[in-house]
Amino acid sequence: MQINIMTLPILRDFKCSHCPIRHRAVCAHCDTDELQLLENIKSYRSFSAGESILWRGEPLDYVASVVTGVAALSKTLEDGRTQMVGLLLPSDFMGRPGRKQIAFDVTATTDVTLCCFDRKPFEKLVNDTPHLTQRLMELALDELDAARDWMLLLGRKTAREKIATFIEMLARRVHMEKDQDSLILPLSMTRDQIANFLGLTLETVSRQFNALKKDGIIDFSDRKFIAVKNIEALHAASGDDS
Amino acid sequence: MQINIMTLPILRDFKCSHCPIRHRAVCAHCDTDELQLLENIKSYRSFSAGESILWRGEPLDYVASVVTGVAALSKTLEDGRTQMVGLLLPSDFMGRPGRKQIAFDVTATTDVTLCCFDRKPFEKLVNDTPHLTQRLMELALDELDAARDWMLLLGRKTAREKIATFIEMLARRVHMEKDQDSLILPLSMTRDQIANFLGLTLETVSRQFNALKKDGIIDFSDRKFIAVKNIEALHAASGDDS
DNA sequence: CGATCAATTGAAGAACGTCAACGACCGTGG
DNA sequence: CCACGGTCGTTGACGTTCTTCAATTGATCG
Repeated sequence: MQINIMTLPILRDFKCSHCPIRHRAVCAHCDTDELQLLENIKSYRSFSAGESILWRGEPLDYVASVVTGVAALSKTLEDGRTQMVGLLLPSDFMGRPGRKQIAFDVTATTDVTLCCFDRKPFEKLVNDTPHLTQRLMELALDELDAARDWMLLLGRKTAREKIATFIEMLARRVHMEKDQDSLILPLSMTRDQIANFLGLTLETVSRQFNALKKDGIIDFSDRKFIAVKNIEALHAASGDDS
Repeated sequence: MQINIMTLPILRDFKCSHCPIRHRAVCAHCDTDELQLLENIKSYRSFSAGESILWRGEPLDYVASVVTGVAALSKTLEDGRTQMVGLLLPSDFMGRPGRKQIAFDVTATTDVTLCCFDRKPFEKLVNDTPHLTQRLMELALDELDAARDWMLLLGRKTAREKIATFIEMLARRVHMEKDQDSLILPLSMTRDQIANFLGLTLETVSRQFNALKKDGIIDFSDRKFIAVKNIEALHAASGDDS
């Protein structure tokens, strides 16, 4: 039996100053001195796709920034119904100072690398560093905006609109290639994960994907990629204005 | 024609130190000196029930704390479907430093009194006052937690569970009287507002309210109050665990 | 090449929305 | 004081959307 090396804590030897999320993560506003203080207490951790990062209610020993990959936050009802309540992309922050546990599960959707800070020293640092507090607030407010858009989607959009909105969101924030007249998007989630994200069943997700395909708005054959053939029609199908 | 006096800006002459939300609002962590700085730039504004406080995209000249009453945040799709995305109760904060407009409408659900700060001086004060930034962050994170619970409700709960969850939430945080064996809750929202809050139609809200009444879990005759007869059964109907 | 998991497809049903009518309540003005 | 209009709530009949259940196909990986 082979141990998956990705699940083991890994200490990478790269400097904060060369970090890919240096200017967007919690450390964005920090100056060189402040960065050094963070550097002293950071460590890296990796998780492979599908692995659980943290269970609801589990003691939260560290807080972290996502460096690479995608993690999902989800909540579950007692009978097993599950709803994703957030996606953590690179530079997003996990955990909050002053709270010892979180109210949802965190799972690695793709392989994930986290930049971790032990909670206690981090909290102390936050109290002494307005730049950190300020950035944490900005990140929380951005997440709040995203959460509110998602509430509109969950409460009022049709299945077709949900799927169109989802694909449009991918098109906006996932790095994408342009192939002739269509945008190629990597799709790291299964139908089941997408369903949990959109408040649907996996069958409905599959049907709506294929409906958009039949309408010539998107195309796919591979499981890992989808092509957006008509971005205007996609937007029109999302139900959003402008 | 009579001008509604509640719609006019009113300057109340009470000190921050005697404010009913002194220990929960954005100023919670402020010391006496910091409080004085806030006092210098604050002013009160009142809105009567149903009145719009701020439209989406409108320039945001001030930020504010809710002192009394309830305000609702809502988003609307182009064809008119609307979804409430938050409720502002006393001590909740409206607006965010660094952003000149907001992405949703704010409406007074009941008569509302706001403690307003002009945006520019407030932002300056925030930059110089870690206590304020810290509290703003806490408030944002609390709202984020609430938003995530709401996403689970909107995405995965049945109509009956939504109504039960809603009533249970009222029971927890609205000041309530105990009348014999039942809790009396003031109900300030119409069926339509509740529907927009829960992602339902007003007819479904009405039907589920009456279903819970027929089951002996709640009771009502007056439009303004409901009585919870069986709090355990109500909780069981909410779908939440524990 | 089987074994497994993801995705698709169909058929049937449940839950909720839509449309419409009606009734209760409330403030207003005659 | 009563008549009136408007808003809000209730109720019924019906339709649509999405879920549920089940079977099948397709893809991937030892």
